Order: sequence, then C-alpha cells, then structure tokens
Amino acid sequence: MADPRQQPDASPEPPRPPVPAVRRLSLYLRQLEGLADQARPTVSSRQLADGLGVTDAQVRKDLAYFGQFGRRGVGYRVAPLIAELRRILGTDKPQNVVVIGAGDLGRALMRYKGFFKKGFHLVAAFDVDPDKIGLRVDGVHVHHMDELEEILHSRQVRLAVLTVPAEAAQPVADRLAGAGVQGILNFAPTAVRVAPEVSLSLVDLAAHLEQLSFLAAGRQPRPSGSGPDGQLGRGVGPAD
Amino acid sequence: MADPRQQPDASPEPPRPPVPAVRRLSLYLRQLEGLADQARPTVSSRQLADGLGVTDAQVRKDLAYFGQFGRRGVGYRVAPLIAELRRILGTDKPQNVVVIGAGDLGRALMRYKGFFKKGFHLVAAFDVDPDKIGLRVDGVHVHHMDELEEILHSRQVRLAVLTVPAEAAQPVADRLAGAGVQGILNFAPTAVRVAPEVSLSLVDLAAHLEQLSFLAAGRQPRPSGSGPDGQLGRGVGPAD
DNA sequence: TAGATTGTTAATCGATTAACAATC
DNA sequence: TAGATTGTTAATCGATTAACAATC
Repeated sequence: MADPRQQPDASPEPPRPPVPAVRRLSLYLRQLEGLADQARPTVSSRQLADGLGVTDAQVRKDLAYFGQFGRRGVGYRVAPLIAELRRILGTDKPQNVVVIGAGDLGRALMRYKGFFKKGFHLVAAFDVDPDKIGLRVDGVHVHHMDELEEILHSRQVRLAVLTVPAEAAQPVADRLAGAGVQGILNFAPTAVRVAPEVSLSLVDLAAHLEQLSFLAAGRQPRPSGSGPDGQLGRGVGPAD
Repeated sequence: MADPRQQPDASPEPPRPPVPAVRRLSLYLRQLEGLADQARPTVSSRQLADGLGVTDAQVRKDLAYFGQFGRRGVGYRVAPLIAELRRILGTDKPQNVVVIGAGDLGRALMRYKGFFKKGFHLVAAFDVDPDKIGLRVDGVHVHHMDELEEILHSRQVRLAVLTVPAEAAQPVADRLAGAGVQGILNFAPTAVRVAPEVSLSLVDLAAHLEQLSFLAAGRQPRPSGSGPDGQLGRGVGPAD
C-alpha cells in the first residue's frame, strides 16, 4: 500500500544525515573560512581532511548527504561551499540568540565575539538578580526574567544559551520551550528534559575534564582479575 | 603464533569501553550524586536511565564495561557506585588543573566552582598580556607564560584548559604537551593537533549553536530535486 | 589524453538494543 | 518462595572506511 501523500514517482528517499556528520559540517566550515582568508580557490576532500584529522572519505560522504558540491578531478570551490554550508546550518542569515543567566559564564559569553562572526546575534540577556538587571555588557542589556516572553517574541528568538544555576535549568528550559524557543544550549551541569520539538545541546565542562582525566590516567577497565597494568587506547580524535 | 608477552592463561580479553560509554559515566555520576543528597540507598538501572533519557540496558552495559557493581534483584548501591565511578574517572583524588589564557572566558572558568566540586583543583592561570599578569581571580594567580613549565612540573599538573585566541592555540598546545600535560580541554575555535599520547577535548561553542540552528530549522537535505518542504527528525538526545 | 578527485556503493566496524538466564 | 533486577550474549542498527566507476 502506497502512502497517499507520496509523490507519483518518488525519488529513492534521500539518506538522512547522521548527527555526527552535521557536527562535522561546522568543522569543515571553519576550515574553509580559514582557506578563504588565504584566497585558496579550491580544496580537495583530502586537504580538508588532513587539517582536521579525519579521513577524506568521510569528508566526501558527509558533504554528499547534503548535495553535490564538488567537481571530479578538481575538488570543492571554497567560496561556494562556504555559502552552501552556511545555508544548510541556517547561519546564512543572522539568527537572534539570548543568554539566560548573567553570572560569570553568561557575561563571558556575552562578550565572546566568535558567535557574531558565525552569524549569531546576541540580542538580550536575562537574570533574576537585581544586581545584574540593568547591566549592559558589550552593548547587550540584562533584563528581568519577567520580560522574557515579550522579548523572545518581538525579536523572534529561536535559540537560547542557558547559564543559570543547576536547580534553575529545568524550569527555565520549560519556560523557553513554552515561549517557542527551538534550540537550547545548556551550560548548567544538570540533565534537562524537553519536548522533542526542542533541540538541546549540553556543554558539560566537568564531564569534559572527567573524560580527559580518564584518558590521561590510562586506566584499565579490569573487569575482574586485574593483571599487571596495561595501556588503554588514548588519543580521542580532535573533535568533541 | 602467540604473543610472547601474553599471559600463560590469558583471560578472554576484557572489552575496551567505547568512548561514548566513558562520556556517559560522567552523567551517571552526577545523577548518583543527586540521589546521594536525597539519601537514597540504592538505584536501579531503570531509575538511573529514566532521569537521563537513555535506556536501562545502556546503563547496565556501560557500567559492566568497568566491573560488576550491582546486585541482581536489588540494583546499585548509590554511595559505593559513586566511589567506583570517581576511581574509574580518576577524580577520587584531587587533580591539579591550569587555565591558559585569562581573557573573559578564562577568568569566568577560574571562578567556576563546579570544577572543584568534581575533584579538580585549579592551581594557576597563565597569560602573556601584562594587564592580566599578576591578577588574582578567586585566589588563583595569573602568571606569565614564562613560568609555565616550572609551575606545571612543581604542581604536577596533568590537565590544562585552553582559552587563548585561535592563532595561539596550536603553539600553546605543543608547549603544554612538551611539558608533560596529558589532557587539554580546548575552547579555542580552531583545530589543534597533538601527539596521540595527549588527549584533547574540544568545546566548540559556535559548533554547538550551529548544530542547534540546523536542528531548529528542520531543514531538509534535498540532495537534488528538492520536493515540497518536509520535516527532518529533530530532538537530538539530552547529551552532547 | 592522463592524472586527479568526486560521488556512491559495498564491506567493515562498532555501538545500541533486546532478551533472558542467573541470582539477589 | 516470588518478584525484581543485574550481567551478558545475540540481534539489530548505524556509522565509518575502502574501493572504484564516473568525470572533470
């Protein structure tokens, strides 16, 4: 039985890009931006891969999930590929972002120029602490949380960065989701659950250090009778 | 031909824990610490999983890579499991950490109390900017980079947090590796290559936002003839 | 043309999930 | 004991790598 919504001559269903491939798109984009600064006109999958510590096959496969951007025998033209990747990632047009929680980390992120360069526009910050409300950090105002919904709507904000204490993370995330935010970058060291329509990405500083601690120690699993000390493979790739 | 270094009656070779399993250990640990605060004596894989948005089978499998910590019919005892996980991650004893780059982000991380709670002890920060050298942030001194090697050795520092500008990241990473640092947490938005003995973990803020932007947009791959707009699966898991 | 390099298919590898015997 | 829950094996799923025909 054919799905009635299906096209008459349905194309063979494009493979859905794996999440890790999308993540690597950001790495490719940054590398390409570096090449553009050097006025390099084209780049091969091999060159792109070498600088990043991945395989050339992976570069080609990742890009091919999204289209045919290269030319056989030549490689990829740098400038057009940058434009394509930005379009795919949705950063070809500026995107408004807010920061919730104007503590040390929140204020540091407000000053971070790297976001702007990547097409993200920080339009406001929020807090509940009277000492923070009214602050202006690099031209960005810290508002009371009471104004959250109004500003999210008027500025059409879809992405939020969460730098609140752990105990506030879940209620704030719920409130953001309720106000139509579609993606939350969570720095609060706690598990947050949201409806599946909202995307969530966790930056877990302690977990990163613990990961490194584990690898640095070169500890062995030793599931039972631990023999003499052995070496556990270290060297996780350069990426996350 | 048997490897001559092999044990006479070699055990059936313990399965090497996958990197994602080690990452989840940190999540389990945090969840368990929360349960300990509530004075819960035991927890089942199901309970642990539910709070984190993973499956119970995954919790059991992950833990089983490292030992047999549970009791059939009962579950896992919270306090002993916390101790085991800390031992596995190498955070059962305090670990000295340095921050390289005392800019906004570096100073915010110096004030971040979460590291200490997790067993990491920030002993020094470094910079090359005369305006920053000599600063004291929450009791931690900002040194000139000239003092790097000496302090790393005297304090036996194995882990470093890198919050320098992109162009400085590679040379500083090389220098850290040369001084015996075994793990580098890199916040600089650039690819850094290190010898395989050194572990590297990247916190890529822009890439996280780009990832969310992609998911939020619900964009389609449209490899060639893009049909009518369709929905691409969103909802990446709560973890990274 | 000959050499280079993509896009894509098939083969491999690894991680997750399901299922269940062991056992508290 | 009966019910619960682990540890572990087998089945499934998905991602990476290798290989190569297409083609610039």
